[in-house]
Amino acid sequence: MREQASSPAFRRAEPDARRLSLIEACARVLAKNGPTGASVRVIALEAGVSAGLVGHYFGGVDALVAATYDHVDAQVSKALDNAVATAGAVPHARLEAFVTASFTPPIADPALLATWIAFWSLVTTRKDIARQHDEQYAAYRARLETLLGDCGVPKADQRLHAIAVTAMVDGLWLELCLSPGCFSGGEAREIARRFLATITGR
Amino acid sequence: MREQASSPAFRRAEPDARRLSLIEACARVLAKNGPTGASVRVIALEAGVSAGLVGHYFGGVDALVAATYDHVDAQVSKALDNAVATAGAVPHARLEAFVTASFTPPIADPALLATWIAFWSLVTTRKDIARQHDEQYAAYRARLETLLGDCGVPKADQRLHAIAVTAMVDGLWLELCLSPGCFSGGEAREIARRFLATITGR
DNA sequence: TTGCTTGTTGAACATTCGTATAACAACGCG
DNA sequence: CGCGTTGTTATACGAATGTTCAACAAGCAA
Repeated sequence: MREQASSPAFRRAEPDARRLSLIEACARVLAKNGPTGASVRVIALEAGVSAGLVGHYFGGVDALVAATYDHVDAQVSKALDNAVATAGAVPHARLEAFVTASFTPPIADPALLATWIAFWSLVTTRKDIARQHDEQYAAYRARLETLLGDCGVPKADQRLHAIAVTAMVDGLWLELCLSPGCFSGGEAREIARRFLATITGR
Repeated sequence: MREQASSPAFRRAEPDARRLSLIEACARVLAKNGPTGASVRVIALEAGVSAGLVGHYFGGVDALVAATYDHVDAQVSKALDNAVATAGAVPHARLEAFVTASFTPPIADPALLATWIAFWSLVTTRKDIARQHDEQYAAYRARLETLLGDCGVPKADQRLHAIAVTAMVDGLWLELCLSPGCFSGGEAREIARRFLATITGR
């Protein structure tokens, strides 16, 4: 009765693949247990690896959370790009698609909010994470400014209008995720559409 | 050499007063260390009492955080009331004061955001806290609907407009606290004023 | 097959966590 | 003044935390 020679105790993975699986596990744990329950061991268990690997690839939970935020943010950006591309060539339709996509799955998802909250909770404490937040939000606003410009919004007005639209989207998205029963994604889209109309002059 | 008879090792306090001091200590610790660093011991140390008292008056950190949110939310409501009262009797001025007060101290304060984030992080996990969140946000929107009605907004439009204004205020306030360098409180007020103008028809 | 590289494990470490509980002492009351 | 109530402390406890590191083994190269 010998051990099966073809049942390795663990699999080696490419560094990037392992990193990704840990990031995805972190996102799942954050969504399920909240920031408090996202410990190194629980995340590692969720990923099916030992706890030491988190320290090996990241070096701390904070760095893993930051990487998770970065990854999820990239996914959101991709979804927004798809929405814009699907909208066609008319500038107003592209802008509207970019904005209203935030209120449709997979972006309007309480599970995503958990990652955002965990990340926000680190902004005040850690300076490098505050910088990361500034950069990623600046990138979002920059894309919005371009879309606004394509709709004829004067250069001088783009910055403040981009800030306004971003705030509106964030506020609606936040509340939509925190208490889904208060209003619907469709109502959020309607609100956003009306607001965009007042900016682009219909 | 005897001990001074007039130096008690600790003071007894009225239950409500002790509760309040723990709540305020909790808010300070949340602002300083973030949700992760807000343990029973640290909060008790900040309040100048022993750790056991937190369990005695609340029963868990979660309940203390919920109580802290409730207390801070009440303070914010009071500040908003003051702003409205100071604005006089003209409905449009009252509405504008209510909205723009969120971008002025003491409401626009990163320290407050820490309490909000800690509370949000519990909404997904705990049902009773989700209910508390729904109630307090509903109260905010209800006040807004009244102010909108006083400005001539038709009853049928009040709900959606209140949701929109709330989202705009939350988004601006959130970003203002997260990265204060991106835009100023004055710019936030300007954005809010313009948005209110489009709703109330100038 | 043999050897080497290195991703991976598992255990040990010192802290810190939340909670429960017995002993203490402040303060009002008689 | 002494007594009793009870707010408060201090301690102890088990569980869970982050981190470290030596030993192991998977998979590639020769």
